[in-house]
Amino acid sequence: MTMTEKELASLGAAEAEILKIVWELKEATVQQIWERLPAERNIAPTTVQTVLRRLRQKGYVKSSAEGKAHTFSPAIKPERVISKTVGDLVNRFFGGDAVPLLMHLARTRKIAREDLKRLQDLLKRPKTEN
Amino acid sequence: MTMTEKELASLGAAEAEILKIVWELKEATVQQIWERLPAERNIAPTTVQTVLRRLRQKGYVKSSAEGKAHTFSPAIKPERVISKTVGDLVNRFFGGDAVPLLMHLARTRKIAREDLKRLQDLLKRPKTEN
DNA sequence: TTTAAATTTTTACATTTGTACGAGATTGTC
DNA sequence: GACAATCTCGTACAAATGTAAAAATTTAAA
Repeated sequence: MTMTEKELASLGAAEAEILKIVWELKEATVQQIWERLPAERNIAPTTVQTVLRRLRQKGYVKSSAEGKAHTFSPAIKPERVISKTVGDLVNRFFGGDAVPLLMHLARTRKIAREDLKRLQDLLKRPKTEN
Repeated sequence: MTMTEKELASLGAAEAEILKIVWELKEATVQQIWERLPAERNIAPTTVQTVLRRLRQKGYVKSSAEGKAHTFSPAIKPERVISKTVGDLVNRFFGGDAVPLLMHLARTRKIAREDLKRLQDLLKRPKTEN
């Protein structure tokens, strides 16, 4: 097996939450990331630090020590992480076929008719590097 | 909040794997479920039993003791579980909007043009109870 | 009905994940 | 250069999950 995907350690809820913020900020310190968390999310900054450390160990983010505080930034393209995550989901519940997921989204009205136009355009266009 | 969804305990990978088999078999004993696992999946029957017990505690399956071996069957409509799971995913990575997920599926060619026809039909049809 | 086989329950233990304190390192400041 | 503020790291610990052996129970058979 060529293992194109895979070998990505799985992410817990908190890890995903913080990783997403890193993606949004492109580059940020623990503090900055911590500040982006919703107010209800009562969590200590050190916790964010710990999670970031684990994300680094797992290879999802990298950090550079320039100023006093390290800066964290994505080490993997979100696309790849999402592919893996969605893939896992599809395997877990839909036997590897994404279509039922699609049908589910349609049936539960998570997507609307208008969205299909853009979707069709995408499918019409030649495959881009991804 | 009316909490239509939620309050579903989250599922681990193994739990989801086994729950899916229960869905497929509609009703089955530990043995039968165990046999359905892929050969590579080297796992003890007692492990399946344990996972099933947890799924029962979490309310995902129910069991009835008729013959010697209990039979397990779904206690929640798959639709609901999937909604929650997909919802979680969409929240985690796509900020609650399902469309980007859709775009992702399209871009990575997880879904094809043909699938859109059925999709459009679905969206055209009035909402069914779900 | 005594036993052996099959099943469920109980109990256990390793790993992963969420959360955070305390210790040590770094840095800006007097 | 000493001090206080700020950070990172190592360490901890609880809860959840994956995995399974040991114990108790039920059932089928002898």
